[in-house]
Amino acid sequence: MRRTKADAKVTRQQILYAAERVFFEKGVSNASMEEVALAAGVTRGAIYWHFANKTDLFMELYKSVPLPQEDMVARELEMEGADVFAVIERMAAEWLEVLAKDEQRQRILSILLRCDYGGELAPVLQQQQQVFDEHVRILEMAFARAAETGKLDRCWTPRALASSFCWMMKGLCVEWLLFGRRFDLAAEGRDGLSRFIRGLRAA
Amino acid sequence: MRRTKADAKVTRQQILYAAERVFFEKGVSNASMEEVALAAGVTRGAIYWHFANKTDLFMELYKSVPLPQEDMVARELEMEGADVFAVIERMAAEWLEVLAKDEQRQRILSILLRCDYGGELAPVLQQQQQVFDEHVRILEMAFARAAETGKLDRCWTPRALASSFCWMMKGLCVEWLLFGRRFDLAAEGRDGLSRFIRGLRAA
DNA sequence: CGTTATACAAACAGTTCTGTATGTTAGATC
DNA sequence: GATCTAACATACAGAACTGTTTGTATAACG
Repeated sequence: MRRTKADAKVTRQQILYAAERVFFEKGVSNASMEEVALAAGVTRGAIYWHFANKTDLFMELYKSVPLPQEDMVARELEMEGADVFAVIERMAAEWLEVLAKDEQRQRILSILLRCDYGGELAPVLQQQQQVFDEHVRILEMAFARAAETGKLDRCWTPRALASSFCWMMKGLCVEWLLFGRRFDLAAEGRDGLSRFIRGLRAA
Repeated sequence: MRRTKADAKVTRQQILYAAERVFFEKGVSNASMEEVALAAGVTRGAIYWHFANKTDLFMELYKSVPLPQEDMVARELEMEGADVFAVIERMAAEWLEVLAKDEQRQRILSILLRCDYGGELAPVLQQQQQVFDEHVRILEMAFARAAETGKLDRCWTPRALASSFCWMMKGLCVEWLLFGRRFDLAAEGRDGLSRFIRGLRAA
């Protein structure tokens, strides 16, 4: 029954994919290794060969998927010259569209939101916080640039605006992910953000 | 060892309070009845006497605590005559202050956010959705009234604004509850909301 | 081409948790 | 004040899950 190395890689991937679905459906702590194995078409032996335990499996799953980090941060440099508000609006809208289409991201983010980070999963939570703070920081810098050139409405400070913007994005995504995706994330989200940003420009 | 009826009520309350703390610390599905019993200073027998099982215990815990529903909805009628924006801002700020001070609410809401609603807990999730929708609906009506009297900035529609406002509130609370309460909810939240609402008024 | 280590499957051992059944004591009832 | 029953504690049975160990066929390698 010995498989080739390529086969093993495939098996590993199948396990990760199965874990993603099972964790999403039942929650991390409610899912058993047996269920993951069944969904992957292997036995628990295969899982324990590739991963140390459930926590390790979860961590590898977490690492194996591109999260909002890179996408958003990578575009930071882009917004040097152009209209800050337009760039941010486009970035946010793009992110929403990507999320709305990519079911894998939806599952991963749902899992990340619902799992309880007590003990061993603490570093994941910490990293999530770090990413969020980074987003706020980048947005604050961008809004500060807009404020310097007098393009930001005076009732907003860059810091408060960056926080509020991220809160709105987070609330939007949480509502959509955690509570049944009952609306069109891309369309309604883009609409709300667009109106919000329109009000930020100095009169 | 037979206790009086009053004693039994006390025991029941102790169990609920212990469940609240244990569920908050370890997550609902990760907490065992033994741990709850230990925290309550009783044995599992006492818990199974008062509650059918863990799901039932959770449901009773959920029912035993006043949630944002009543607080906010109760004030719906209040905002008939006055300045809609001021009323909403005050309501939101009050809610944030209440939440920031009431550790019990913080724990309950954290538990509610992190538990996985697969299967038996589905009705709770459904009710949460219902409450959220109700809030959106009330806000939409209020904003519609403001729009009719020409007090709402034209770039907003009542529906979009109500949704966006609730998203921001939800994102704010989720960020604070789920990710370590690293900032002053009442102060920073009030500040952000205040600035946001300031931008809603027609120029 | 023989040996070895790999990639699993299958069986096993141990723990933990749940739910229930039984025991026990003292308040409630008459 | 004898009886009954509420309000638990204790003991038990069984399921579920985890981690490990053992078995094994075969790819990899010299």
